[in-house]
Amino acid sequence: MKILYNNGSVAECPEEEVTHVLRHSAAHIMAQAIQRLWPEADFAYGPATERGFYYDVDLGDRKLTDEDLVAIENEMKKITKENLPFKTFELGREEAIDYLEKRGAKYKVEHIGDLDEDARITFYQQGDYVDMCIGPHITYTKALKAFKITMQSGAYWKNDAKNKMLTRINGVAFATAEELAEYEKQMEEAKARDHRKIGKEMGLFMTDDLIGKGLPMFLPRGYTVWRELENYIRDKELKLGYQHVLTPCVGTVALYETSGHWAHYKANMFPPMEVEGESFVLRPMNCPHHMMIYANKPHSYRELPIRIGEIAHDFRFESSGTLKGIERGRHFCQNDAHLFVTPEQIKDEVSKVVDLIFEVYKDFQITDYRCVLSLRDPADTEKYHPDDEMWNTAEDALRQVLNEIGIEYTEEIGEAAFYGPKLDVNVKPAVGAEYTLSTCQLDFCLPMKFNLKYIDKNSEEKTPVVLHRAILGSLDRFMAYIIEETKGKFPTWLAPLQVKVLPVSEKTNEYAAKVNEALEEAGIRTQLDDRNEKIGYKIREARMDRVPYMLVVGPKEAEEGLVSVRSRFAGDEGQKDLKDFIRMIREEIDSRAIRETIVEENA
RNA sequence: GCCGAUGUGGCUCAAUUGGCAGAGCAGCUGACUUGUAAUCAGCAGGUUAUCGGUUCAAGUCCGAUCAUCGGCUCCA
Repeated sequence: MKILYNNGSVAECPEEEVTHVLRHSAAHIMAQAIQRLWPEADFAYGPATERGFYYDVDLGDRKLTDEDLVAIENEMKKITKENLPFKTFELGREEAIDYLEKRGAKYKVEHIGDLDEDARITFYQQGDYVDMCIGPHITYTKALKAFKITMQSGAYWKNDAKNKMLTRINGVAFATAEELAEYEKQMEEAKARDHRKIGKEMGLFMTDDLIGKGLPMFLPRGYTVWRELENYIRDKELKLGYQHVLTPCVGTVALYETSGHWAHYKANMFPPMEVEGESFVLRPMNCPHHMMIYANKPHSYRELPIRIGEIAHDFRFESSGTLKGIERGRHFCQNDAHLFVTPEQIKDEVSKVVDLIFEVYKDFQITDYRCVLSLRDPADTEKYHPDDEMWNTAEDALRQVLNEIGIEYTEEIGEAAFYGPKLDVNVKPAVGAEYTLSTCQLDFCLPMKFNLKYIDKNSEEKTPVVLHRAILGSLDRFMAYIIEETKGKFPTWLAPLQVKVLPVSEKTNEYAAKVNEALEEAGIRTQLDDRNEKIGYKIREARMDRVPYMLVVGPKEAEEGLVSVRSRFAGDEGQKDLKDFIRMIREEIDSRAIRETIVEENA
């Protein structure tokens, strides 16, 4: 494919750039279509994205309907058929501003103001549509073959909520029709994996208008998974020297004024409750509680590090538009801990936290993640505690530790917490934007605000450093992630129901009940399906329930104390002695083994 | 919070231009006694999210509210 650079030269497009150029050109062609349909449209930014492109457009008071999106797509098809050539030209800064002002392109003019003084200002034109752009682009509109308008939404000019909201029109584009079809298939599959859908199908959690938005409730099966996760991580932490505590979900406003959270996050907290002259809030996080536990008694350097952990319920008044199943609600449960350490212990403790994160990821076979060193934005003095020295010390310390441990990460400015830099481990859900699963934060700030101390070797008072860390992040969010990764086919140790006992007919109900009882006694989550149904029907239902093991029992098995094992992992595993099966599944559960699902179900 | 879309039995979905709210699955009852993905028959289940309006007549049109979904902003 030939492409046109902004110096007017035409060259073969490098293989790896093809889709990007196509997508970017698709944005221009879409803008042209929009301009034909609504000449008053004023265009802001229109970049290529990971899967396609969008354009932010100011359409005045016009609202687009789904039919309008179809009209845009049809107009685009027309433009590609017309096979218009792309041309490029360059103007001087003043000339360019003048040119754009005459065309009423106020966003483009503002954009020029943001460019460097000596920046070249180039334009691309196809047919009657002209756009300020650095290119490169395709040479003829016909080169765009596989695309689709997918949706519209609102988006703020320059991504700033203080600015006007524009209409963002999104599309996808690929080099070939096959890739587009493949993409559409993937989207279907992603939707089928959505934790909200599976949660409903499997009866894991529910919501209700009367309970309130953003407040999901875990049903017996969902809470079983939850309990396993909670036990898993708590037991692991206890072995690593963490001390677990239980603290209340309500605290005084004064507590959060002390920590600084009140100043920063007041708007995202449930409003205060005034009682008997005191103000209380539902707690949005439990760092201050753990600070107070540390402050409860004096500490010697010999005690450090002190690791306070809690499976802590928190409440945040998240904007209604951001709520998403159990991934982001207004109540959630953090796998939280605060490690109080001496400066010398920072490296060792961060390193241990990182080890724990990756050990856990190994247990859950989580491999698709991205590490970010989140730093402050020094220009943002409103958000960040204004102490350059403290920030430099903390950021350097964390960066140094990460380098020494040798993990791969990218640095992102302006992503730090207000009190310190973080290592975030981010993952992508089936549907929607990336989020943070695990975090480890280095904090020199809160210990000072709470005036925390320890006595060092020389009998001098020192301020400890605090590591905030969450491994499973929030249990809710982690569960959402695991649901989507496994499509609800949890490893046996996590499965809400591990075994279903299926008598072939009512004649073997009695033996089946004995089998079921034996399993229960072995601590296995089992259910007897002694309904008056055919075996095929029971199997179908058990599979749709995503139960790892089915034990089919009929007269043959009853006679010899056997069970016919059918699993999600290997299909028919044949007849086994009941005792052998119990031993085998117990071992699988106790070792938290992950057997690979090879039998596909839920057509 | 902002922009847009959506809301019909427990679940998945129907219902021409406004004209008697229906089906499958699940549930209940009965028959069948079952060997690895749906046995047959019958019964029951609804103030179409809520409130208001237009109309002889509203699931359908209009308004408000609530919730959900896709984005934007935010995410200690």
